[in-house]
Amino acid sequence: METEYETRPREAIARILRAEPRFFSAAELCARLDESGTPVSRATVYRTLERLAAKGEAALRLNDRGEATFMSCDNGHHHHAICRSCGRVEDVACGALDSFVDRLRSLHGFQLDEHSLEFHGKCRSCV
Amino acid sequence: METEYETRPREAIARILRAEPRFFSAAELCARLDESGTPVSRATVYRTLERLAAKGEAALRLNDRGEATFMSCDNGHHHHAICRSCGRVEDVACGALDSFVDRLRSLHGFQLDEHSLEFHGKCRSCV
DNA sequence: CGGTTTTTGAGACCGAGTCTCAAATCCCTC
DNA sequence: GAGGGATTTGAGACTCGGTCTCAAAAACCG
Repeated sequence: METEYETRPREAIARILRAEPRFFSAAELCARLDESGTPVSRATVYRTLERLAAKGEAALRLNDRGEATFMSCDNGHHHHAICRSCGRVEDVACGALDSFVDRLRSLHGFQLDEHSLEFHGKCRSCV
Repeated sequence: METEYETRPREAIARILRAEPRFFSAAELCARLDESGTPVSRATVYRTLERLAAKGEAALRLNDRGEATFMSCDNGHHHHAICRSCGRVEDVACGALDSFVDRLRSLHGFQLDEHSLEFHGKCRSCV
């Protein structure tokens, strides 16, 4: 019981996510899937994304309109630097944060929970 | 033309916001307003919050369910350290970030847009 | 192929947020 | 404090992202 099947919808979604290092909304994925000739229902898109996120194979983030977006993501713990211009996401190692975390604690008595940091700006190619 | 009136709904909302340094959702404000005997319609709550945000007198943020939340905010540019436990918000001066911003640029070629940073963790009294 | 389990899709449903427009409020003047 | 023009409000319809349901379809296994 509780076995997992490999299905066409799941593979089609994974393929799209793996192709680009950026966040996709469910609506965006549905549109892409329609175009690519393998339409998938909204319900299934949401279910699949939720499943990937639970397994740690996708990162979830809410965009500035409050919509859930997802990105393929297989490494360990890290943060995201998101380009405002092209949407490209670059991973930021935790080490880069250490001195800042120290200051936050000594200046503000604030103990940072490192699992929720996200940075916005311009990437190499968009500066 | 285009004058601004001071009305009871607006004053009631401002009063609630000013009383605590944390973010309130529109639903939360509606409930508080009902309790306090000056009920205000959802439409008006949203309009008032939008107006405050536009004038820079309130900060907008989306919570983890994608709902818009608002907090009274009258200082200049700064970031927020938000306590996961009590919701209390502490302002973080930009200076604390300088060395981190440098590293982000040299290591990742990423130019941080400093206007969108937000930190989560535990505040002094909740650690 | 046949049977069992998992997955899918269509569409109903939910809830946050927006929009509309007539009625109420504000404020200025007399 | 009454009159009147400009602004604001409230009730409720509406939109849209996301969830839920359940019968039908697909995946797997012998």
